[in-house]
Amino acid sequence: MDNNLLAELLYPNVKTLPADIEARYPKRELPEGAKVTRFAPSPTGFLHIGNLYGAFTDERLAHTSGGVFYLRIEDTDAKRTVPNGISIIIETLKKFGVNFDEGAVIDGDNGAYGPYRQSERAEIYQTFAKQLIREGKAYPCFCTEAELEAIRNKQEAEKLTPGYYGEFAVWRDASLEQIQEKLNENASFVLRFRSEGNINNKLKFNDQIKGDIDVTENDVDHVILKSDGIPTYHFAHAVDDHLMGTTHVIRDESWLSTLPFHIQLFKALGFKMPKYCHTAQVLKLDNGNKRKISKRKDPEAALTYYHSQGYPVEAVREYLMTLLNSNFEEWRIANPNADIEEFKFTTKKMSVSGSLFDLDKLNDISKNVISRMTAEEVYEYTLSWAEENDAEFADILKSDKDYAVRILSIGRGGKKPRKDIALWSKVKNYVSFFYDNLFQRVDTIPENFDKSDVSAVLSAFKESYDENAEQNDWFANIKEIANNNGFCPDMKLYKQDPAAFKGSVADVSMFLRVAVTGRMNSPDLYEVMQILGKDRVLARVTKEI
RNA sequence: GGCCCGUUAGUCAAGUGGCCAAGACGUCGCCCUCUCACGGCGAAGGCAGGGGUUCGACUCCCCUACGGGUCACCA
Repeated sequence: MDNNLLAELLYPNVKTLPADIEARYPKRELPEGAKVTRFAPSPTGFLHIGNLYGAFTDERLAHTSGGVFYLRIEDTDAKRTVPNGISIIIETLKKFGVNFDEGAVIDGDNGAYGPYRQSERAEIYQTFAKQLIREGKAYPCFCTEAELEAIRNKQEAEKLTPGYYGEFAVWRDASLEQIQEKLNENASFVLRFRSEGNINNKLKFNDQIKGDIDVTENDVDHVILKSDGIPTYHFAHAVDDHLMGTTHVIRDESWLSTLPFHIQLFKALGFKMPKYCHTAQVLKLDNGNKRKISKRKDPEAALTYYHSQGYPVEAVREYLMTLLNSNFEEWRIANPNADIEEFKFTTKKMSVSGSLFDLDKLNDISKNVISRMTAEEVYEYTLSWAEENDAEFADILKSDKDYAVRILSIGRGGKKPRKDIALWSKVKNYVSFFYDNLFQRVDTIPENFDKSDVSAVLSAFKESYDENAEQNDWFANIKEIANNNGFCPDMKLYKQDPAAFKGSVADVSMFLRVAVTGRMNSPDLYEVMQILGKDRVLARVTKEI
């Protein structure tokens, strides 16, 4: 078989040589140890929590080593491409603090190693593919879909491993005449890699996360160029990561199964292999079983879910960091206000097994993140959430910013800040009683209290309320009201003999709290009243409850 | 089914031959306290099972079980 002739027959229009291409991609000039990583999604416009997990790893690895992090768009499958796919990806990642140094941008490229859209690299792939043909490492296959299916069915019936290999690789040893004949018929073909692997051979491979793993050689002649001349993932991966100088390939562990094939490809092409980091997957519990989180079934798989639920992006980021590097949590406790960039990220601390997504944990982290913010920041974030999701509430917030910020300042700052907001979407409920048009009585005073006692307390308060009193004096007044009405003003005393009183100052406070806020629970009542202002306080105390 | 990966409490996990097996979330209790939240203290709860190797195994080896992934002209 004259392989040079075959190569010309198959791809007559490809005139470039591998060396021409190599010349366009000089070695990167980077400091010792710098890592070059990439995020390489299909432009489906959909980002998954798992994508972000990987993107963080890429980003941290590159940026903590003085390297480069770039975006490559894997749009070799037209079916997976949606109109604004690329910009959605870029915008979403940006929102989560993931920024690229290089690569595809919304309307083009930024960087010297492009093009960064695989759909624009056909000539490059074909050049290398043609070279493989010349070297006898690739051959055309004219099987139709139906023929391949027949092979698969046969293998299934005979309980054989499915795939295009051995006796099933029907075009592997076709003669030039057979090929020529098909070509004359204008039959379409794919280009397959001629595997020399043997499944009885095992080899060791070192993964940066998984450590030493055993792999079995691949004996399947996989497709490297589809009938339209566009490469499959595998081939594009080898060519691109070589040319673009990727040093570390971070990808989901589901790629482990095709690793043997990738090893063959790099070798056949004469490329040095990058290091691989196969990351564990984010799982979810389904009927007692763990499974890969799925974008079809699980709304929480989508990054947009967290955005619309009102999680601060910082909380999602921190949560993912705790999943990525287990010691992040301890670092955060020790450095509550440090920038996340200061954390020393390492693949050595990455989990080898998949972890369940834990909403409780996310909520807790979110509360902590928000508790560290200023009232002003909380206001801004809440407002921007409301503007997208609750226009009425947004208007209320905007109507009096100072008032809103005062409300959000309650218990904020200091050593032990309140932590009662986990989601922007919950702020409305948290602050609602401060606004007359949102105010609702959600709790009432328990039946076991005498109504006349309640109204006596309320009217006594109404008559004695001094808006300008200090907190201590204000509370002294409440104690006095308690005392005058048969309620014990001192909690310790009350606990010694509850039966001797109608109740305690806690109950008296509760009457006031229910009257003023409509609830049994609220932040510090004194501060609440200060913010509400005398008129509103007295109006609510006066109202029948 | 073949191949690959994994298995420390409900969850996330530290742990690299000798520890009463960290810590965090969640749960429960107590304290603080005008309620809630915060904070403090404490409790329950774990090395999948079985064989080895070793003076000694969560740590090393083997087997079993279970879980996950993957077997496309999709990535």
